[in-house]
Amino acid sequence: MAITLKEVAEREGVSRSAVSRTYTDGASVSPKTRKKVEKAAKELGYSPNALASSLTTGRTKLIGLISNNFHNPLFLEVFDLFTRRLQEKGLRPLLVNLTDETDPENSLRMLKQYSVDGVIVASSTLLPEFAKAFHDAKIPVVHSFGRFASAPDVHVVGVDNVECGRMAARTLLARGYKHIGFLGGPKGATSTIDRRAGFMEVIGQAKGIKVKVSNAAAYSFEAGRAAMLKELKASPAEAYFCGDDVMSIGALSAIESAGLAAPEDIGIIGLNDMEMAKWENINLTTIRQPIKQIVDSSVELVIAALEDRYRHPEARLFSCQVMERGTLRPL
Amino acid sequence: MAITLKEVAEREGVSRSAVSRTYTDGASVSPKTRKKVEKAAKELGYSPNALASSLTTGRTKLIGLISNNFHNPLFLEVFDLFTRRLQEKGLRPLLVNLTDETDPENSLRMLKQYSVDGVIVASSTLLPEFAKAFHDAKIPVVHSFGRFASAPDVHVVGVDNVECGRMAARTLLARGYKHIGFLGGPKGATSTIDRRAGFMEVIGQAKGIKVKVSNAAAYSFEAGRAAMLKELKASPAEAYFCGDDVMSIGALSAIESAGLAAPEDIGIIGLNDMEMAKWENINLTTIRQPIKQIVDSSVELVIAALEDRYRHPEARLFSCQVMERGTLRPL
DNA sequence: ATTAAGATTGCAACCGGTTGCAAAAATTGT
DNA sequence: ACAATTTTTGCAACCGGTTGCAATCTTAAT
Repeated sequence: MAITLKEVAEREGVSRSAVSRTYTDGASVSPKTRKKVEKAAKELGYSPNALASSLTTGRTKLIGLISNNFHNPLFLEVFDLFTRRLQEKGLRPLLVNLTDETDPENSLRMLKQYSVDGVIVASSTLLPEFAKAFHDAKIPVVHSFGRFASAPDVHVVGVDNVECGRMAARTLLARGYKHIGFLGGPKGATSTIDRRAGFMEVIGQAKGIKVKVSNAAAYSFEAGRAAMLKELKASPAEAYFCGDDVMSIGALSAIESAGLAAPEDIGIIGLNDMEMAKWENINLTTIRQPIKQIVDSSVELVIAALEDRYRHPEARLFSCQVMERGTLRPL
Repeated sequence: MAITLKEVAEREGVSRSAVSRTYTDGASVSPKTRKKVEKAAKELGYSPNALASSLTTGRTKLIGLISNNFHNPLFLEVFDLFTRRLQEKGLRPLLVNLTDETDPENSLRMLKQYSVDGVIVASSTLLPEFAKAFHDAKIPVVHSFGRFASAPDVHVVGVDNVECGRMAARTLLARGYKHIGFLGGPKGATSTIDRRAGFMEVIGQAKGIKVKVSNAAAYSFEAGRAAMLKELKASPAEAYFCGDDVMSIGALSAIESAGLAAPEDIGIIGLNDMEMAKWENINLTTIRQPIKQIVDSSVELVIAALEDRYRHPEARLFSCQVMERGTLRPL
């Protein structure tokens, strides 16, 4: 096996404590012994066992990163940001793939076994109850991209989906569209429900606007395409707010297949502003979620929750922004 | 903190060993005490601390999953497959993001500190030396999507990139293209070098074929687009083999911007067959890497390497396959 | 009932560290 | 040079488990 504390200690004739203290900051070691220890450690190739030390310190620096969004390209960006940020903060992400499973039971047990210091749930489709299970188990948890609640049960960081819905509606109205479509993601997803509520609220206040609402089966290309193909058969609206960017791209593909074009025949506005949205051949007008800020803030919040386990649940909201590109008629 | 062995033991008046053995398979416990222990554990909400047990067993069931491909949508699929497969096998992925870093030093130290049982390096651009560092540190390692070598230093699972290059060349020749382009990924990447070698080998054996070679700065949309725009300025070839699918999509976008079309004006064949390639508005002809098999095989191999640390380094190669779609003129 | 074999159990040492405490060493002040 | 402080050090117990071993308990066989 690997080199241990003891071997380093023996080699230099110091106590094990001396070696341990060399690697614990704030501990009292004379510069002289520290030097000796470091030399020996280098020669032997010693590095302290983080897991063993976690036994006594009660900290593993392990963070469970749970997601069920392994098919949405946005989440590759999200994982990239999370892993980097956590690394910068000296934390290690233990990744949990929740696809095909919405019950916290298993992941909870597993993450308990590995004594993670905290958990980040990165998902726009999981219910708040999921994150709550960790909270109830006294594991600090942050729900990232989760549903906004003014009195949240757990820490949540994300955008106000209701406001996103309003923003989308206002954007479409401002461009003079009179017949408007809400093409939502899966019916049960909290994000869909909230965006729809905001969207309908604004539309309801406008005069003489016709709305139609439908839902795609998933936040995916295929589902977006299928839903739009169906729309195109019945009398389609002039412009649609689509559940997210991937769905939007699916919808655009459907429009193109039908020999139509955006924004000339049908306008599309998406949501997320994932990298692909600005690809020149897609050039999707969309509502941008500030994912970097959401990620950074989530990490910051989970660290704060680590330090104060009784910190009161907090919701952090970031505002979104319309990214003007080429799939909506100009103002 | 959490409930421990001792508390369960005391509650039922049995020894700590009894409790421990209840959760160790193959250990000798009478059904009677097992029942008692399980009941008490349930009531107390006890679950064994995997990290503490790793101290004595020497196994953490932690697998370091290292990658620097956090911008290639293919790798979201790869991470999805890896996390699921590892979970199925009772292993936990500790994710390491290597972006902006090619030195194994840091990740090696960190993964040693967390006593990972093994490491999977998932990258088509890292050099074999990277994985070798883990091998040298006596940590079982598999380089997934790594460079093929007939006498590899470390376990490697992937495709034969030289053969992929040949396949691409043959495909283009079979379709009667006479002026052919190799639009590779970054010059230094082993995958680029190998594919180019195979490609040129086949082209070299054909008569009367004109070739031009260039490289994009990265396996990315922007780089692919930029490279193709440059091609279009000088006399472009009739068809290109692009470094990968993302680059291909970038190239297609460049072609479209120039008012041209694929396959009518310029043919494109990509590599990977990521999900997006079959989106109807992309419909990219490409060479498919069997990523599921590569992932499954990598996991299987890392497990085998765990069990026999002196297992001889092994290369596992999977064959690729041309996926006929719409960006190459028909046969 | 007696005994040998097998199954179950608890003790105690150990895994690789950390840490409170008291002793030892170094530093300061006079 | 001496006492009073402050720093540094090692001891030993502990973190939450595992495991070899010897003792005890069951079971089966005679």
